[in-house]
This record gives sequence, C-alpha cells and structure tokens, in this order.
Amino acid sequence: MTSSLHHRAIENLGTRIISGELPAGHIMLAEKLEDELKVSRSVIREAVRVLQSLGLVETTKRVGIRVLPPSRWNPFDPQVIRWRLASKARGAQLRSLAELRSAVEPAAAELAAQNAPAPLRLELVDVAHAMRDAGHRGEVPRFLELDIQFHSLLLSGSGNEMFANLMGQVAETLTGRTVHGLMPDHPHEAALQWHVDVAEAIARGDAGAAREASDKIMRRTMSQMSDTWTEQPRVFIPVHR
Amino acid sequence: MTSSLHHRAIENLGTRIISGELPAGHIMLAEKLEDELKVSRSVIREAVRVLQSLGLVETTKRVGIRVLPPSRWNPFDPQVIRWRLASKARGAQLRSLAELRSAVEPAAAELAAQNAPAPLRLELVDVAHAMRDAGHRGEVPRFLELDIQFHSLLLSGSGNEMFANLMGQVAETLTGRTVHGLMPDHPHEAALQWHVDVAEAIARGDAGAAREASDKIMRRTMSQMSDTWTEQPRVFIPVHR
DNA sequence: GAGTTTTGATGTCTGCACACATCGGTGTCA
DNA sequence: TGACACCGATGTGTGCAGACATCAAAACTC
Repeated sequence: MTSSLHHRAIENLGTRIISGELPAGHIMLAEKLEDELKVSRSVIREAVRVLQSLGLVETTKRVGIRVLPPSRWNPFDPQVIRWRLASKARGAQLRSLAELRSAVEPAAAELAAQNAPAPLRLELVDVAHAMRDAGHRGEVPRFLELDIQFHSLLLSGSGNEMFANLMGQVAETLTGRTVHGLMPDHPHEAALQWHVDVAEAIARGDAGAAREASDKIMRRTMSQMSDTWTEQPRVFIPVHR
Repeated sequence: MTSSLHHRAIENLGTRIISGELPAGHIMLAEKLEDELKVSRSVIREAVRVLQSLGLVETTKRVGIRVLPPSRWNPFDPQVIRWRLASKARGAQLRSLAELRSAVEPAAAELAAQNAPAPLRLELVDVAHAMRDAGHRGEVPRFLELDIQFHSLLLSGSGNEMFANLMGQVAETLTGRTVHGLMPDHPHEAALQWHVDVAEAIARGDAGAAREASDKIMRRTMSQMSDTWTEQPRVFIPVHR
C-alpha cells in the first residue's frame, strides 16, 4: 500500500518541506491542501499527523499548519533521511551519515567481537574473503554487494538494535559512493586486508583488534570522501535550556 | 495540545505494544479500538497512521491492524525510546543508548575541535570548570545539570545534526544514572579532569586530544555501568530485508 | 487445483458540531 | 486623548457519524 492517497500526500509535503520549497514558518491551511492535492480532509489530516510526528510541522488552532525549521526535524527518521538525500542537502546528509558511521562501526566491531553469535562470525569471515577476491578481480557491482553485506553483518552482530538499524543508511552511503564514481575499479589493497582483519578479529573474539582495524577503514573512508563535501555548510543546533 | 485524544491514543497503543502487552502478530480491529478507547474512527485512524510510521504496526485490508515485531520498530525515534525506557526493557534501552553515546561522543569531540563556533568553545570550558567545582563540593543536583549541559554542548558543537539530536537521550541516561544511585556524591577526580581536558582541547582546536579525553570518559562510564545490565539479553536483528 | 465469487476489513469522502487561540472592538480609567 | 483590560466575533483545527469504494483473504465452484 505504498501509493495510497495518504502516503502520496506525506511524500508530496515531506519532499517540499525538506527541499525548502515550503520554508520554516510557512503556514498551510488544511482546506487549501485539500484542493491543491485533490484529496479529502481525512487524507490530509492523517498525512499531517505523520508529518507532525516527524517534527516537520506543528498545528495550531486558528492559525493553521506551520512548517518547522530543520532543527526540529527528526534526523534519524528514515523518511527524513531519504527526503534529504533527494534534496540539495544531499551532500550534508551524506556527510552526517558518514560521520555517524565512522563513529559507530568501530564500536560495533568491538561489541561484535564480544557478543556476536558464532554463525555470524563465520559468515563475516567468508564475506570479507569474498570481498577481497572481488576487489582483486575488479568486479565492482559484486564488490559493492559484498561491502554492504559485510557492514550490515558487522552492525547486526553488535547486538545493539540502534547500530543494527543503521544498516539501511550505510547501504545508501555505500551505493551513493560508487554511483558518484568515488570508488576506483580496484579498491585499495590495504582496505581489503583491513576488512579481513576486522572479520578475523571478531571471529577470534579480539575486541581491541577488531575496533582498531575497523577504525582504519573508517578513517580512510572519511579522508577519501571529505574533500567532496568541504563546501557543505554545517548547522549548529542550539542547546535548549 | 499534548493531551488531544489522538495523542492519548498513540500513547496508549504505543505503550502497550512496546511493553509486550500487545505482542508481535497480534491483530487489532479499528472498530474494536473505537469502543475500547471510546473515541471516533478518525482519532483511531490518525493514531494508527503515526504508529505505522514508527514501524509499530502495519495495516492490511481484510485483516486489520497488525502489531510488528521489535526488529521493525524505529529504535531512534524519541517516542519509541521513551516507551522502552518505561518498559521492562529499560535496562536494554539504557545499555543501547550508553553504547551509542560512547561511540558518538569521542567523534563529536573531534568534530567540535575542528568546527565548533568560538562562543560555544568558551562556554564548554566554563561549564567544565563549573562541573569540577560542583563535583568537589558534592553538589549532586548542580553537577548533574552541568553534566547534561556539558555533553549537550559537545554534541551540538560537532555540527552534525544527528549527533546533536542525541542530546535528549543523553540527558535521559545521565539522569537515569543518578536516579538509580549509580553516581557517588563526589565524582571521580580523574573524570572531572577529563571533562576539563576535553573542553580545553576543543577550545584550542586539538581534535586528537579532545577525542582521547572524551574516550576516557566514555570508557570509564561504560565500565561503571556494565555490571548493572550484564543479564540483559541481546537482540540480533537479521541482516536480511 | 485453478478460477470465481463472496466477504469483511481498511481506504476515502462528506457534512456537521465543537473547542479554542487570535484578533479587533468596546469600555474603563488615568 | 491615550493606554489598557476585557470580551465577543471569527476562523481554524479537532472530533464525530455515516456512507460508499476498494481490495485481498477466504470460501466456493467447477
């Protein structure tokens, strides 16, 4: 039911708010939205409720539906992330995700070395080896697939559901990286070995080594991507008091 | 507007789903919910839409409203976190948050040292010094307040909106820690100094030192709390989707 | 077993009554 | 005359009730 009227209304408004077409402070009236989107009140109302729970709008009696500033948006919501990735803020969103990833993955590796179930450890080693092979052969699509699987397994193996939940966003950054031609046909040899190091350290339960190898991967990834988004402005969310 | 019928319905159902009272696979009918909560269909429908966007339920024609398993919940949503903190899974939720925090804060410190605006750096130093004073004097409530402010400023100063968004959850873990008597009257002397070290490193733009000092704080916090949740079962979210 | 019909739940639409924040007019007082 | 508090009018979201549309599971037919 991904194209119900209600869903399309959410998509329409969410996209327009996050793109900046509907700026913070802009006020919409439910009735106007009805004829603009050619749907009934109930559809609009349900859509507005969802956008409200995402922090994109707030409703006030006698005023209308007010668009909220980006600082109020829930930056972890998958829909918000998707809309930002489709907007001019795509670069900033990718940077945020990459920073989050580079903070989380070494911690996930450490936890996975302590907690991951045995079958997952074995699969991780297999995937790391397959990655190295695919990398040597220059099989780019196959490598991307394995790369996503590797990092998904790693996050899943941490046993932290918040880390695991980042799988989807990580996949997005990895595919985004290859789509934008930031990946050479033959991945860096050392990086391939670091993936194997992470997997083997987890397999033998060496948390320190797992973290260290993962950290190397992340630092290399960050330095590789950093020059593509240096011009992105940073937003500092005020600390409420 | 926090006690609209629609909001209360969300709260009621969200709490019951996350507490496990309404288990995964349980099927609810909109009509039944109307009688049960004594509200009209539109209220139920709007509430269900929001719960749907949080991944708590899905609707299927001819079947009803199905409760989804925890692996489908959005673990980063503030409401979901709040409901989990109020459930039997409180311990597991606190551990997840602490792990996330200990991964993110050192990275945030590193970024803050590179990007934070000057006034924020100064404020951070002030707060760190005030924290040390309050700690020495054994002013527990004052210390907690400053502690929350310190870590909020740190996350905000990173210039990463996802990091900044964790301020609220961090405050929750810190207050939870003191409420549960896990904080001594006089905080560890070294920990107090590490906070000052983080602030001063950020103030002078020394990213490496900022990360290192922050990492020390996080490692000590984790080792301090780890024995309180060793019995919490870990959940491994399958990578397939 | 494959194809068809029935059924029952959500999806969508509409008209109405109500709650309540804002605005503007009115009256009071200095 | 001007400043201020009050209060009612107005407009908008909120909640309700009922109808019909849609569509997929389930029952039925062959």
